[in-house]
Amino acid sequence: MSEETYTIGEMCRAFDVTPRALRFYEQKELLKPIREGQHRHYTNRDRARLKLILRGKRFGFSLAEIRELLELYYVGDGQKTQLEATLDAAEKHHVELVEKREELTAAIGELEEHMTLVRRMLADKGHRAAG
Amino acid sequence: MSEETYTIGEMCRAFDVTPRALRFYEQKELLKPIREGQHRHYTNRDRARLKLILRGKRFGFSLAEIRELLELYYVGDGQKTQLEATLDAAEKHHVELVEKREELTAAIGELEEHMTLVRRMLADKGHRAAG
DNA sequence: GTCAGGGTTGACGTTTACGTCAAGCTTGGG
DNA sequence: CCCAAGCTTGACGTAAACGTCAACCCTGAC
Repeated sequence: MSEETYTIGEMCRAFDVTPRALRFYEQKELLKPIREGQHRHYTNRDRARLKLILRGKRFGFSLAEIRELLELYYVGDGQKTQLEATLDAAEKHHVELVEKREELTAAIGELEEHMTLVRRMLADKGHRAAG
Repeated sequence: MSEETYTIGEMCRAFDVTPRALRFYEQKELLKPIREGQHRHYTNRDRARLKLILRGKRFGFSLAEIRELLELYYVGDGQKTQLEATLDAAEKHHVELVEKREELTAAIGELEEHMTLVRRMLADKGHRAAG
């Protein structure tokens, strides 16, 4: 089921990234494609991770931070202590993300205010031109 | 009223940035403090812009992008064509921010799902240990 | 057989966003 | 007078995240 793999070229086309970037992420231990001789075979797990990587980048996280975030999604051997540690870290990250969203909401609000102001200025000009 | 200015050191303490960063932002035309001889005097306008700069950075925008964003908040001479252009750009940016917030919401949702999963795994372990 | 179309590993180059000196001015305090 | 504190302008250094070669291997098509 989850047996399908993808070449580096397929991954690049699917996610609009360069081979260099994928190899770089691998070197930074963000991806671990299967090796068949020299060649790489990316699994669905790699696809999922890459999605998270690219999303993380859009939110301004460094690759080092993203690497930690990816670990939140890895339950490892499922040991209790490990799960608890994961959950702990996940909660911290959750708080971070929620705060970020609040700040983003504030920014959106300010921009809307400003746009309203500019619209009023434009309307004003219209009246005076018509008057 | 809006006459108060601040030295570079005061700015640094207030916003937790280095002098180097402020000079760098000035070089990139993100800030334009008043010059008295050699020395810089930051106005309240500079403070407002710096807030936006730092916020933009937290959201992963480059300084070049932030510079454009700052221009959205500058109404210039208030010419109709200029105001319309500003409004146009502001609307585009607004869409961008809203999309970003939606993506962030999705990310938060996924993280919450994962946390629920991990919690269930932990609860499971508890039951088996107790059983 | 050779040739284009993939893939591979180095290894050096580049951009962004500053850090980190060096060398110098100026101003209040003792 | 001298000094520390704070400011200034260069100018070189650096970390992150790749870009961009070069040089090589493999495979299927003609």
